[in-house]
Parts: sequence; C-alpha cells; structure tokens
Amino acid sequence: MEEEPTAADSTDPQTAPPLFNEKVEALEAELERLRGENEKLRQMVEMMSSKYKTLQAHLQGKKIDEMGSFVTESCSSHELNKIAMNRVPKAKESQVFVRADASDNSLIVQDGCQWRKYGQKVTKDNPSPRAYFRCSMAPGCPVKKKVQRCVEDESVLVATYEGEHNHAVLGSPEGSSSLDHGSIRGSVASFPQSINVDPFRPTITLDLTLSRANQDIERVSDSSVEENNNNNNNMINNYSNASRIQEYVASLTEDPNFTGALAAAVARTLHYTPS
DNA sequence: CGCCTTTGACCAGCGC
DNA sequence: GCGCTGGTCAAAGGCG
Repeated sequence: MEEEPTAADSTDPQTAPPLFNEKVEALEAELERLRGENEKLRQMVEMMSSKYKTLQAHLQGKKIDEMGSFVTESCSSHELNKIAMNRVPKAKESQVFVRADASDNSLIVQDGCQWRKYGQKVTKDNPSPRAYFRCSMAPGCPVKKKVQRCVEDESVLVATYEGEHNHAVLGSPEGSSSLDHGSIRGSVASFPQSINVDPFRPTITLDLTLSRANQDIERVSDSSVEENNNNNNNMINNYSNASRIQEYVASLTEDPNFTGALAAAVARTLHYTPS
C-alpha cells in the first residue's frame, strides 16, 4: 500500500527527500529488526519443541519403567505411581480426567448419570476434598464414583468409577450398562467432558469448556504405550491423530482471537527473555 | 414431601 | 495395641 513519493510530497527540495529517506531507513531498520526477532522466535520455538519432545520421551520412559504399562498424561507422576501401586485389579474400575473450572468447588462430573453424594473426605496427599457418589438412576445400582481434583492441576477433576450399572445409562447409544462405554457420551456441549478409559490405558481428555477452536483438543499418550495395550478400545484407536492435529492447527490459525493472544504472548516472552 | 448435600461420627484395614 | 487413613453411615437442614 505504500506509494512512491510524489512531487507534492517533496515541495521543499531541501528537507523533504532527506526526511523521506530517513523514514525509509528507519522502516528498513525496523523491518530488519523484526526479521531478526522473527528468526530468534522461530529458533526458540524449535528449541522448545525439541526439548519438549525429549522431556516427553524421557518421562514416558520413566513411567513405563516405574509402573508397567499404565500411563496417563493428566496427572503428576507421583499420583500415577500411587494409582499404579493401589491398582489391584478389581471388578470394574476406571478413571476419568475432566477439565473443569478451578474455581468450581462442586466436584460434579457430568457423565450422563445421576449421582447422589454420600460423603466427602479430605485425603492425606491432596488438599482438595474427595467426594463420594453413588448412582441414583436406579435403585440398587452398585456403581460408585470418587471425584477429586488433581494435585498438580486443580482444573482437572479425577473421577474414579467402580462397578457396573445395572441399568441403561443416559447417553449410551446402545443402552449399554458397561461403564467403559456408557458414562462418557452424554455429551452436553456446555460441560467439560473426558473420555473414560481403563486406568491401565492411555488417557484422552476433551476440554469442551474452551473456545470452539479448543474443542477438538485431545490428548493421547505415547503411541509406544498404546502398543502395550492390546485392547479393542476403538475410541482410542479409531481416529487419525495427524489429520486432527492439522485441523486443529488450521482452526487456530484462522482464529483472530488466537493469533492476537499468541502475538501478545510472544511479546511478553520477548519482554521477559533474559538477554 | 421427597430428594439432595453437608458433615461429624463410626468402622475397617494397614503399618509400626 | 495404637494411630492413621480411606470409606461409609446417618442425622440435619436446604431446596423445589
């Protein structure tokens, strides 16, 4: 959109051309500076990315070493270790990680069932209380669940389900009574939802509380771990990560809010980067 | 009135 | 045996 200076722009042959040249030089210098910053940023992103991958690989290796095949990305390794240690195979038990507002104290996980709270306890290793629920959709339904915030990320609720429903579960397409399939599909769009998986299997977390662009976020544990779990959980295996990531990236880059926020974050990062 | 949450009390399991 | 901890019970009160 820039135009060449016209004669009208430089009516004063003494001052106008030098002023214009100064402006051009200043702009060029600014452009050069921005290019440099851009390059620096690019390198930083690449470095962070590679470090992240290294860390992730390291962490996965540790988890596998410490507790066999059970890996999830949602909670601290400490908690994972505990879960693994306590994990004597019971009748039916599974864990769900649900992202929820950290300021929300209700400990309510919407999963298509009606639950009656029958107790609450503060446990030793977690400052946030653990709530105990029983299924109240049908009399005599033996299903229980415990809900507690994740120690390290208070925005994550950890719901532990025990038992099997003796009735059809709302939102379960087949009316299945199986906990592994019934509790997650009552997808009310305004609620945070997680995919319910066996605790010994990789965890997927869906966060529907964020903007539309974030609604497709899914976190899946390392594929090498999945190889250890020869289960037929088609919720985990039946989608293409690569194409979803591409879709997600595209939706992000098209989102002006996201690009604005990204620019602000980059500016902040530059501001706080130690020279 | 029925159902729910809250909350203190109680009980069982476990480690020392 | 004792203390700690997690899980459950049950009374009280709130709410629609």
